[in-house]
Amino acid sequence: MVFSTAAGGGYKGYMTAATTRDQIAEAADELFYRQGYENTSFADIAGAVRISRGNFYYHFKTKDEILEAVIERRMATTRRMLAQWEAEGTGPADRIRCFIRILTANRAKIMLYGCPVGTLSSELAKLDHASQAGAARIFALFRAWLRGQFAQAGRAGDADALALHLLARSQGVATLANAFRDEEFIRREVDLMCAWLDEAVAG
Amino acid sequence: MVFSTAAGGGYKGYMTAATTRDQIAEAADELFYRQGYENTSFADIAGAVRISRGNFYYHFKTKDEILEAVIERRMATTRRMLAQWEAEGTGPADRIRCFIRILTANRAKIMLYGCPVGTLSSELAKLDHASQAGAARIFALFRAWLRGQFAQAGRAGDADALALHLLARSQGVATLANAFRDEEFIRREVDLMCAWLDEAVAG
DNA sequence: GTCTATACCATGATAGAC
DNA sequence: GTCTATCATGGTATAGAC
Repeated sequence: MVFSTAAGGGYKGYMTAATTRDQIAEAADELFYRQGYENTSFADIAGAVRISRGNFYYHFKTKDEILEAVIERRMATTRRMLAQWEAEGTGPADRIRCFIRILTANRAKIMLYGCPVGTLSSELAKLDHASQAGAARIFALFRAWLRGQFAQAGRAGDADALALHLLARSQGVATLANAFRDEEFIRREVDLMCAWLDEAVAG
Repeated sequence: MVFSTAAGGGYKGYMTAATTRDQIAEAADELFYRQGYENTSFADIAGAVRISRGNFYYHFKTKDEILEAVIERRMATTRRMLAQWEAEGTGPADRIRCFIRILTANRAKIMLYGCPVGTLSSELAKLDHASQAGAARIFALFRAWLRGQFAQAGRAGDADALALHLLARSQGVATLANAFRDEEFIRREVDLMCAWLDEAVAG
């Protein structure tokens, strides 16, 4: 299973998803982001991976299973991203700026679909879905990482509050940028957040 | 039509919704908030109003029509609320504080379902729904009102930017409070926003 | 204005052939 | 591992009786 590949050929070094299961999770990840969980059907995902709906059930028995796989996938992606920031930045403030700049880097998609973490969490909360806690765990990854950075920057006492504050700021920007499709607004708020950060970890 | 009432009796002074159509819009408003638009079925709404699904179609031909009615309803509710703040507050800063305090006043529902305006806007954006612009119009009501208050408070030059900033802050708080079910976090951020406001309109 | 009856179609999900 | 049926459910929509 691990070494098989739907595309065949054995040479899969350049592929982003080797197994069919991974391809499904990858397609579902993108579709859940663009269309929402409820609004994405098995047929949509199967169509994206170019397999039949029937075959689909060989890999995932229920829609909930796909959601769990997508959340796991997003957690893994997030961990990789945080690790990269950890390596890149020259200090905690510099690393936190990496977080703030996702808004700029992803502005096009954010204006179209909002923040992937925030919108999934909100949707699952309304569905009263068991996996809402899972979505919150992605937020928790960012929270814990930011907390660590603020602590390193000399704000150990209120590091968690600062982390939550910054998370909330970026969430709000994503929601409003999405509602008004306003790119200039994103730039302005990113600058404000960077200024706030300089104040917060001054010295 | 205007003077008729589904409940009959003529004495309807205390009723929140006189006509069946209004009752449907009211029930749909609440259900869309708690469950989301897509996840709310005709049967759900019909059940809440205690009419049959068939009868339902006499009042609204499509789900989109209900959505439009709900958005109109929310715009009207918002206008009333803004007018009340306008009358209550002793000055612009005081009136803006009324806005900030919705987070405190509605904290229980926010932790369960998020912000009604933000979550609807996000959902419609994902559905690529024509009414997404309608949802943004509710945001625009708050934006214009806040802009007016900041202008009165001597910040005419950047009143709109301040209005958007405050809207984004409150949206972010709603999203995170919903994800983590954290009431203390709401209180902390409300205090921060009030402090920020004092800075912004100082003097 | 309100109801019942009914039809349609997309969906999540299953069984079994290849 | 992949496919083609196939099923049951439920959301959507219409017609027509009262």
